[in-house]
Amino acid sequence: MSTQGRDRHERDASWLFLPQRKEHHLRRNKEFQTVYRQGRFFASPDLVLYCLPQEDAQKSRIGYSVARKAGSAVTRNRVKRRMRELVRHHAGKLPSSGYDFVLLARQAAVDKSFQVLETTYTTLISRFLHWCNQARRH
RNA sequence: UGAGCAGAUCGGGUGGUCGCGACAGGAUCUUCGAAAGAGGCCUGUUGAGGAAAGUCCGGGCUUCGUAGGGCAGGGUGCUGGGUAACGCCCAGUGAGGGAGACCUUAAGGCUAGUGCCACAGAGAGAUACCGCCGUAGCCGCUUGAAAGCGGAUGCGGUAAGGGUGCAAAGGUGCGGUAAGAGCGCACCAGCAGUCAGGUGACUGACUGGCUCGGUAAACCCCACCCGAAGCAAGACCGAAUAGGGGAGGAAUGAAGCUGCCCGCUGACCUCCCGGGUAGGUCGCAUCAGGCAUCGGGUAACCGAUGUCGCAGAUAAAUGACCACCUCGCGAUGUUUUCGUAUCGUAUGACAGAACCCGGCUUACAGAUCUGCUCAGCUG
RNA sequence: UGGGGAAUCGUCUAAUGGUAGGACUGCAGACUCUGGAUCUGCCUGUGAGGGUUCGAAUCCUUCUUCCCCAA
Repeated sequence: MSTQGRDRHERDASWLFLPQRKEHHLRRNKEFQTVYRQGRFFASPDLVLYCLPQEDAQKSRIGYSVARKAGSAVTRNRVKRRMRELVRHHAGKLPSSGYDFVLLARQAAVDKSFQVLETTYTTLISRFLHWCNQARRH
């Protein structure tokens, strides 16, 4: 990478993958449905990570989902905020382009603390990266 | 000190690191752009509730409809007031509950009409089953005869007693009578009228004839109120694809209805127009606003003055981590107990704004304040 | 977010305010060498609280749960 490019990279934050920002969120119900239907998933008792490769996408996007059965509005919001915090903390581990993700919380995730969710999330991500490498080899 | 009643307030605090939404400003570094500007960047400010909930009422606002009135349908239902309005609030009245502070109350009209009151019971707008009493003839007993006693039957009186039932035609007592009955009297309850007080619901006094079941959260009657739908309302911009309208060319017109003529439909290309989907922008937060003081009012509330500016998302912004403090809770140690030490714990209640307000209802760990009642003890 | 509707045995459904009925299922018995079919009997219910009424599945009210529509 040239010095010019690095300057540009440092100053322009739009190049970075900041998944807490709005433009990296999945917004439309249709997009969620396509990810569920055509994507691959990695599951644990607490969380499920769906992913779908998008070849022409400049930025990866991620959506969060908590079922209505999981609890009241307060608990659902809390879980969603924790998931968003997880993604922000481990932003560098996900590819910054070419994928749509959906992170779905199961009912067991309601009672879990942030640290427990963090460990399960990291294992999910490592499994996802392992799958990526396998796919690239083929 | 204990038990309780009513009302009001709060719903952890301080600080730090990283991060999110909105608004304002800055710089002109960078991306897009012809520019204006937008995004990124930097700085600052600000960011959930008492119920934000349920969606049970009422209003604003928007679109549609509408001359006016009525019917239908729905709602409310003691009186007076408050309010933008309400099924809400305040004050009062009646009824019920509590020892009391106080609480509860859909509480107009069955004397406008209709319906219903199962089972039981003789009878549930009407009654005589068992009874009680009178009377008529008959039978039996007794007797010299009459009278008397008993029995069944017919006719009549009665609503005392029995029984049924949630409820049986005012209740209790005395008189009265063949037996009874408000038939008469006293008290009580109810009804009607007159007078007095009150704006009124109603209350009090007197008089009267003595009386006429319950049910309207049954139909209904009476009084008052109500147009419908909802911010995903509505307004504006508007891609792709398909389709619509117009003009011109093709055109001295392809093809079809049809063998011919008229007539009708009308292939392909270019330009223009409007509707409208995806999507986007606005609507979108300055208010029937909060707080303080003063004045009016018993109060709800109203008026005046001053002051404050207090969320605005749209897969939906408040989170993660750390330190300390305070109250509570739990565990452990010590102690007869009071207590005290250490550790853990804000996962330590209910719960997340979605167009905006006024109420109601429901959920809620814990803490605080004010007034009042009852009981016990002490002075 | 807004609007609309429903709740009756394990399931599907009836029931003017007056004993909650029927079908299927389940259990027991009879019949049969055994099973099925058939017959007989039994079990099991008004979503929760409060009110009106002599009496509520039903009327009124407050909650709970579920479903549908608008996208």
